[in-house]
Amino acid sequence: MTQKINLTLQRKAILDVIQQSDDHPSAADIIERLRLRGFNFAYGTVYNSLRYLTEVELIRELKLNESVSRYDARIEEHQHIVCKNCGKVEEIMIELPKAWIDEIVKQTRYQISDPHIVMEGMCEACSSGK
Amino acid sequence: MTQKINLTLQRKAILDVIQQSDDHPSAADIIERLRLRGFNFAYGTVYNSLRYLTEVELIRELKLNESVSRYDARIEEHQHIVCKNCGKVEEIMIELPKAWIDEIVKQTRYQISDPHIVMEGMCEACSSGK
DNA sequence: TTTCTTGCAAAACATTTGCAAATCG
DNA sequence: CGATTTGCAAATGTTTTGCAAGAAA
Repeated sequence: MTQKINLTLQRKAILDVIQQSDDHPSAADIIERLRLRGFNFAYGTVYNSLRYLTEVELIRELKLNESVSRYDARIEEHQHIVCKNCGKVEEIMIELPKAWIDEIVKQTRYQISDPHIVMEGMCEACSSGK
Repeated sequence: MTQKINLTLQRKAILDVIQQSDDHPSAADIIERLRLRGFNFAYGTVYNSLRYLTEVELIRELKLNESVSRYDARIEEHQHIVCKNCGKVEEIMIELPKAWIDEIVKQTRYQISDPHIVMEGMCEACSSGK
């Protein structure tokens, strides 16, 4: 079921910002970066667009143990690790052990198509500092 | 550094509710269950207590890709899988592959003391239904 | 015209905070 | 007494929603 993707001016501008960010911007970050580029979209529009872009899978919504959602245009499979202390996020590009996933599927009976994992740890700076 | 744990009436009642729940109640769930037991604590108190109990590690705060925090009194290491569709949460009691964790530590330089993973999938009911 | 999208403001929701009163040691 | 905790209400911050106007098909 291939769907037609309707990229309005607003959606395209928002997608551009996310694709050109190498951190994981929140909605507020995105709005700020849009302003720098001369766009002043309504909050509602930005949130609507983010939901749309997530639905058509051009971006991924990350809930990284914070109160805000962050957005990521990297759609290849990868995971994230968040620092418990300062919140810094790193990408984990290491492939998940297939045997482990299989075991989870067998035990929980959940289907896992695109494994999406958020891991917690303590980043180098924070763990050396204390 | 062992700390003295100060369990006031309110904190104890809240801890009891969480320990006696086998789902993962949110703050609102907890307040509701407290009411059923005849307790009417202020919102602020419940949130303060939850933060305190988390700090002294009697409970764990779970951020399961939702807008609310959930709380879990099982402190043994275990992971969670959330259904993308209906939000149902299951525990994963399968041990994490040590080699994988080691690889992550090596690559990201994050210290991982108590791995805490949130996985996404589609539960049996939701995946058979569509 | 019919449908989808935007802009704006208000609403909703979870959580935090300030402060005075109560409790504990 | 001094420190901590509670209760309450107000504030905060993020996201959603209702609705009218605008754009696209």
